[in-house]
Amino acid sequence: MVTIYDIAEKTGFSPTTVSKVFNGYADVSQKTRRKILDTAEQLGYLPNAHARSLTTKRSWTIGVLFVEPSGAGILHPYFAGVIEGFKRVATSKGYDLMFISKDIGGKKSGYLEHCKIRGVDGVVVILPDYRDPYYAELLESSIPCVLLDQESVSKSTIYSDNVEGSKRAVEYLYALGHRRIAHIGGGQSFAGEKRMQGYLQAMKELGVPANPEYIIQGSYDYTVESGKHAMEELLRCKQVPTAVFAAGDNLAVGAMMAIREHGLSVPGDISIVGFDDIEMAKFLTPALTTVRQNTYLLGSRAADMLIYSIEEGASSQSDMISVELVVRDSCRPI
Amino acid sequence: MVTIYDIAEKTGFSPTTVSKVFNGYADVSQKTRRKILDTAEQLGYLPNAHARSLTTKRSWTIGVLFVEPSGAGILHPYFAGVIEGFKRVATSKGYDLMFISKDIGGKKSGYLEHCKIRGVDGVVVILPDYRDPYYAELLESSIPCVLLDQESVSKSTIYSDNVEGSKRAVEYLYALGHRRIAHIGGGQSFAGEKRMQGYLQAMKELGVPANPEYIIQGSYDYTVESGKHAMEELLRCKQVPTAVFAAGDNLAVGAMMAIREHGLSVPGDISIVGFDDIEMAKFLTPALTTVRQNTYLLGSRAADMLIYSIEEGASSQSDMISVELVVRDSCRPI
DNA sequence: CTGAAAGCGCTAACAA
DNA sequence: TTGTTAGCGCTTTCAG
Repeated sequence: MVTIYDIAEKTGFSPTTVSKVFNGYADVSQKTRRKILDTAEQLGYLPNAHARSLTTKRSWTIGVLFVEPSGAGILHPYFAGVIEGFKRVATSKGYDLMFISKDIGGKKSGYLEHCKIRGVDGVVVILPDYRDPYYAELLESSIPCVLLDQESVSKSTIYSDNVEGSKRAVEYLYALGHRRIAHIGGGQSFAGEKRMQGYLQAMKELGVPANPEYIIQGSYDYTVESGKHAMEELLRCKQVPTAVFAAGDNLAVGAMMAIREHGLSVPGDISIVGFDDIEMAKFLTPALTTVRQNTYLLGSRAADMLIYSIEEGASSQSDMISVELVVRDSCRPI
Repeated sequence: MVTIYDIAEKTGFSPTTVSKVFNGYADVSQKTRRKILDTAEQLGYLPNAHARSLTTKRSWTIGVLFVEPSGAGILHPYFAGVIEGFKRVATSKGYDLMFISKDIGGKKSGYLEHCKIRGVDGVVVILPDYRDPYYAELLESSIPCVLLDQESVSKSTIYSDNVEGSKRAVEYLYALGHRRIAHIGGGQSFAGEKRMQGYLQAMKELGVPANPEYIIQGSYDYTVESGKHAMEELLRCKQVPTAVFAAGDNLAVGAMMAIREHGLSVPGDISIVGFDDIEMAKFLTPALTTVRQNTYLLGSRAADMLIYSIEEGASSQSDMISVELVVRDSCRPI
């Protein structure tokens, strides 16, 4: 391995000067700079990130904290979209991403511990279960964080405009003539609660009395299975709803399955609106009408916010990304 | 930050002894060990990974090299599945994962450079485009690597039994009575070529003359669009095939779209078999018959192999994972 | 504009 | 069983 000492020796300058060159200090003459850069190139010099981090207390690493209850892990399309957006901007600003788990060194520990040991500069957290004690520990720490789909006073947060999205969905259904509009909820997650709130609010504003029978909680892991079960329950109502707004596309897919198995059709008998606009949505039959979350933007904004607070030591901010109703074929006027 | 010096001072032992305790050395008395461990706990001591890596030349970090031509990035279901499997075993063995890009410090460089600067212990590479010059550089290096869907003499490799998978698909179609079996290929990727080979081989073994008109190359990024275009071309044949085997589920989805837009039905007029078994496959209408790749297993085996070669300095190995035909509703007997 | 000296937190011989 | 010494590769005062 070639170090700055090798370069120093070869050029006749001191390690200090060599270091300065690589750190862009102005107080090095052009000639010196050139000579050092040239020999560095020639020797194949590459800096050692660990050594650098040790002295500077800066790792240029961002931890990615992601725990997903259903075990789908990184497969979840929401997560994947967010991370992709995050990664692009983080990379362009010089940061690398590292996965943070509860384990480190093969042993149980906790997120905060893991972050500290690895010396990450900040953390992006996507974690639906806000009751995780290890998560609380992280929130109380002084490590810069940005939280997705979460509320917090101490840390930066970012999320989609879930309330507005739900309202759009319900209003759309209403405009189509639907009145018996059911909701399959996203459970006790932040997003699930907001979407529920939007549904309730829209119903109220439209003057449609909310029928408690029409509100079924799906599980907070937004699985297809859970959507199916919820729909089966809805199908048992004496007056079956004519439309259902599901808090997630997976829930909607499950609902569609249940409806079909029940011998009914979408949108013939029941109209469906989902939430997310996962890739699959447009390939379903019928193509799913849904509220699109801009996961890529969510991710890139999250990166901007986190890096800002890392570099400027800025206090927490919070941002909301607007959503969009994507009309396809799963609803019909009645 | 509390260091081993703080613990040494407080307990009256030397930093060396403290270090030994944390590294599980046997030559420390039980009493000493206890005392050190207790004060460590009490002081809230956490090791510093950078300092440790600096001396040991071991980072317990594995680089994840993933470049995806279509720009879907981490969203690609194949990638996500593999990484998920990889991550589980790597984490359990004490390694953390870090994304490796061509850039580092916000500047262009190359994978090898990036890996060296970060001091990763090994790299898992998922990279369809094997002509990337930076990739070649990495292959020639001495960094332990495991390559997915790639062939190599110098590095470990792992892939699905693509040839066998294709054969199963074609044989299935043949058994259903199909003779005009077309293939939408996966382009110039390793997997694409193997799947093509399996198709050709099966046709030959079954005594069905391969019709060159029935072989269309999709693009190597396996996009839905590309599948659609390929199918449109197939639809222009004077004798339209009765079945098509697509080298990827996305290609199959595109093919189904084209068929439908053409006023034909799947499987009524044309039967379709895909490859991958992405999550969406079972929710399509008709549910897609496809060759399932065990991405999770692919990932976990890859991790095993890589870690083995990191820790034992073992030379490269290579493994193949078997695939399975999942019969659903997109084919019919004729 | 350049360099000497000290130190980041940890581990690895080697002695004791 | 424990401790001394040196050093991993880099940056940072501070002095020249």
